[in-house]
Amino acid sequence: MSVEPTESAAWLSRNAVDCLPERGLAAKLALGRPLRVKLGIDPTAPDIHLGFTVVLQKLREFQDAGHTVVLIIGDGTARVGDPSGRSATRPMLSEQEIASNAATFQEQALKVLDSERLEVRFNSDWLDMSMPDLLRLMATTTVAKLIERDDFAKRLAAGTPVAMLELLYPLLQGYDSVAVRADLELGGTDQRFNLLLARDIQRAYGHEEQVIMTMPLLTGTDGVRKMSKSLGNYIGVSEPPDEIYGKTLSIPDSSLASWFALLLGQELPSGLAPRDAKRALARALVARFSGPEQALEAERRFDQVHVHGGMPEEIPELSYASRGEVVALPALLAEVFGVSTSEARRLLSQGGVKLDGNPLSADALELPSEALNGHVISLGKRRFARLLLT
RNA sequence: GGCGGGAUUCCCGAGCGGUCAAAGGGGACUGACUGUAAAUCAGUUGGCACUGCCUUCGGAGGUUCGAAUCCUCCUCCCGCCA
Repeated sequence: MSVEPTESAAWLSRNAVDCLPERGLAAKLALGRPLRVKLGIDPTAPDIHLGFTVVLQKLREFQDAGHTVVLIIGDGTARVGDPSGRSATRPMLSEQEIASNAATFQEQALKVLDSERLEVRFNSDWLDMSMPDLLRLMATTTVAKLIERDDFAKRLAAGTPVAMLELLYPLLQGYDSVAVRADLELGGTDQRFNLLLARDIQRAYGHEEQVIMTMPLLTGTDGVRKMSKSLGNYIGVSEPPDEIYGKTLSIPDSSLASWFALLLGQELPSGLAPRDAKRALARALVARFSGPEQALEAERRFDQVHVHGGMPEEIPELSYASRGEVVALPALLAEVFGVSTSEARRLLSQGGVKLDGNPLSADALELPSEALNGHVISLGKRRFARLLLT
């Protein structure tokens, strides 16, 4: 493993949007010791999605190169709320919630990270600081510096509120770097400001500054906005294989190249039809999170339902208490699929409801119970249930 | 502290006394087409015992035959001045 630092730095920083300062990474690598690579996470989000794995992936590469990943659970900063998003106030979390979120997070992160070279810290350990300590921290920067930041600048210009606490957030995050003696910090491009500010803070505390690396934000399944849970365009790493497979196939072709690069670290194979490239991508993702045999299974099941128009193999059985010989369909659909009866009526009138694969006629509002019991009813393309009338 | 502006259904955003469950757009959903892609077309998008009824327009009261629309108070937000 006698790779030149510059060479290795080029490899480690591929796909990154920023790797600052220039040649900083090579200099760190030249120290010849394992680097401390920091990543801070918000304990409000226990459900890791693919977008986040882009960063985890990169951390894993550092681990594989012999460096240590320091994962910081932001239980202290969670009390403030990262402004890198909306202005909506975040709910306060109890200690138990934070602990369980952190545990879930770790469990999921280990699908990508190596547990060997991993250090997990909670930033409440050092953020419960005294007023003099806080003042010292606040003295490290200026308001002018803080409002340089894009989000703030825009919001100030647009006249939307910027909370005092939000201004504090980057300082606290930066202090984490001081506390764990970070050599390098990773984040999404939206974290650029925070990561850079941490350098100033480290310097103010007499520490060597960290190198910062930002990774592109993965677009969501809609192909337009960044992947995020609140936008509902995400794929969670703990989702069942069929979901991961299906959702991956639903991304627009225009996202293929970036997904290949960011998730697989590969070029989009040229000469491959988009459909086949997407299938390969979907298999690779399922394989990563659930194993290779699951990937093939998921593909087979997918084809059966969507390519050959068949029924899924496993259909949840749902019981419904019928009151008599004749069953009112809107009420049944409402209960079985958790929609409102009005919505059920609408779907029915639009031909979106099928019984054993055959569309029900638009004005069939009720059916005899024997026609339903044990049969498969479906709503749209994806929701199926085998009925058990009781 | 003073003055002015604003809060509408998932989001943006019209509406300014009845014809408003509330225009338009976005999103979402269903159907056609298809590769669970894109584009396109058609439809739907508060709830229910559904040719009708009920609950929505920041909150509480009030005026009126009738209010999202007018008045009062309250809460929150924004701007300007100090």
